[in-house]
Amino acid sequence: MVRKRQVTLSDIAATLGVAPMTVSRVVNRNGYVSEETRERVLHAVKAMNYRPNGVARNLKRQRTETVGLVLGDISNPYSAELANAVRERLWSSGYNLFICISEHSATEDITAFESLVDHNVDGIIVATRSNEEGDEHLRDIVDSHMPVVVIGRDFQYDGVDHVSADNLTGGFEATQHLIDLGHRRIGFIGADLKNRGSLKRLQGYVNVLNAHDIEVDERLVTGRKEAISGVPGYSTEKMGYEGMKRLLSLPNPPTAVFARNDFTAIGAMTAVKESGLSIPNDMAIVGFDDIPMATHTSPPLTTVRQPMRLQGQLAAEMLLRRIGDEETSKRKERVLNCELIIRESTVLTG
Amino acid sequence: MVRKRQVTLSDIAATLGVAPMTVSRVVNRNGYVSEETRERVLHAVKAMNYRPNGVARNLKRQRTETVGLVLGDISNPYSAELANAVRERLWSSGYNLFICISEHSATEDITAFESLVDHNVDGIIVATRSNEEGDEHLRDIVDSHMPVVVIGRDFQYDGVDHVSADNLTGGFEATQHLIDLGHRRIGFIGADLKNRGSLKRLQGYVNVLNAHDIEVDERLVTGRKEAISGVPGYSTEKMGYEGMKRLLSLPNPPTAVFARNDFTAIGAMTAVKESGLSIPNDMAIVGFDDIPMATHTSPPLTTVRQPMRLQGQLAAEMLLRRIGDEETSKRKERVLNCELIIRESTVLTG
DNA sequence: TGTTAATAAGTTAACGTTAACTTATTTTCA
DNA sequence: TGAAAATAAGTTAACGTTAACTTATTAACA
Repeated sequence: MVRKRQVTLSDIAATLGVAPMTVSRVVNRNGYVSEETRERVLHAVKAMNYRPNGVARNLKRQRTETVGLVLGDISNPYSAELANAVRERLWSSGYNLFICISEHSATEDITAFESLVDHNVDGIIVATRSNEEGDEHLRDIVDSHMPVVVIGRDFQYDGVDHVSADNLTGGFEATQHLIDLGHRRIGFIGADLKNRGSLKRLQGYVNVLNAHDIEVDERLVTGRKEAISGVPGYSTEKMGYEGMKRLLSLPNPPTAVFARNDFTAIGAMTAVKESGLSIPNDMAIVGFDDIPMATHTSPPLTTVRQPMRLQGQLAAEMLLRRIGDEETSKRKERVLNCELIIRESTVLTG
Repeated sequence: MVRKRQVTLSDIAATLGVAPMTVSRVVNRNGYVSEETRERVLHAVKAMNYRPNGVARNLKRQRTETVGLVLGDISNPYSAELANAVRERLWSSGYNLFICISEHSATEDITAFESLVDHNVDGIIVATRSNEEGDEHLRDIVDSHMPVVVIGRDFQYDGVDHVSADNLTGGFEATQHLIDLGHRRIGFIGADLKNRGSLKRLQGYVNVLNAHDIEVDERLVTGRKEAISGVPGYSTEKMGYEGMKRLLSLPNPPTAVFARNDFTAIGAMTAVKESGLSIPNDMAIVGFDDIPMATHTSPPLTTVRQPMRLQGQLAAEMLLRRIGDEETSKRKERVLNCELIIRESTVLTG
């Protein structure tokens, strides 16, 4: 059996001997149609299994009531939270959300942008990490009058709003907490010093050490050996594990570690436990994000909570405003506070 | 500043004094264009910031090279794994993936279907739980010649392929494992007995008890008190926590529990620990899914691993075949084996 | 009872692109 | 050298829908 052609408005119209416009009016519930005609049309719609072709409709209407969200690292629970917050906010304004994943490379980033633009979404929220090629394409997209908002992406461009957690202060507080506990040799796992520009959490770490006149020891800052092409510092549990192994093998290992995120911290914990050391006595560990798993590790993980829901909501709102406005207003930026959550991976309680 | 109209092929053509078709040929790299014209066009495309309107192109071409995936419960790590597997398989065939989330209700399910259909995706993969209204819409969509594949959704309809884990056997093995350990009073958390038809894991539990002539005690099977409208048995950590509280308050509580998924199991563990009992000595717990967190709980969680990646890959392949084929072949079904992963929430090792 | 307003349609053209066809020019080589 | 083939365009019509306009009929009411 050959796949049948899609049933169109005109097919229905032809069958009933009415104008396509009449059918359109019934389907869209606007304009005047007699009760009798309406029913004949609805009947035919059902019988012939007609469904409106959204592409054609969108082409005519010049809007789709759909927004795209580009997510990296969908496995990270906070991505899920973000996506849900965005979706809920959009939903309440009658917009749909399409999510694209771009987990590994700039190429994927770009493909995601392109396919969203291709489908004429009304706006795009980008929540992947910066990369040069991706940024370039993003600028092109913005220039072609597509409303864009970025979350936590280091991307500055006129007309593109920006939401992020205050990673700098977050990193500062995490490290300060370790110093308050008396630690002086503090490691960082998850990025190299040279990337501190793009990774604010690392910059926060550096700032604290500087503020306390502690020398930043390059050997204590460990990223992954081979960077994945195009995306700086893609992070996993394995990275944390390997990073900690490396730190522990130093002649003079740190007594505390700040990991770029909770997965990395959890990987690091595994390495510490394997080496027979105790947390937090021999090694204190701080993560970042406060994923659900952080409360279930043993010991539970001290971490910095970032307000993912709020970031999602704000981003959605900013985007909706840009979509609605005929105005192309100036770039807005919102940086949200983080909160240090102290658990037993740094201090024993009770 | 008023938002500018999108730049079109014809704008470029008009500027250069050529036919729109010539521009189209340059942009799509097909047909004959002189080197000189090509360069003039490319230059103008760049200068005027032209991007092709995918909607219009799709309308003409009658395909979008995009597939939709409807996911429930995106917070569950296995959803992420599934989505990634689907995406990778599609990517290698040149297809893009749009993900829609439908977390709470049949209405969301339906909206997701509609918006994907509206955007003329070439096919849809559905990985949400069954519900009557959603199924009805799904049938309509299938009838309108949209290729559809379902993952783990109890939906039987001609021409709709189906992939799932063998939840029945999985539930069987999980419960059998507890019986092998000597347990006779075994609870189930996450659904009510009356829903066992749609929840194969629960049916597996019932089957084992029957096979061992153990009476199925209705009080030991506990779902959530108020079901969320439209979606049977939406599951969370909280549900596991509350379920376990309820079981522990029984005059004769169970000595082991099989939870419908790992989150539920983890919630249940929290309740057990709070009441001062020990796992697995006073209470053995088995989950389902083998999410990453399962290895990090204390004690690590015994669970049933389902092959999410494989399910995603297969679903994508089945869908691609349906998209490619002009044939509308018969419904195919693949049920994949699960694997019991024994950890210390049921047996102390070493 | 005539004039205005509401109702129930139909007609036309366009959204931006491209498949299919046509025309004109240049190249190839028997 | 001339007929066929290749190249470089232009023209037309459609993909399926709907905004905007027009026409005809019916209802309302001063």
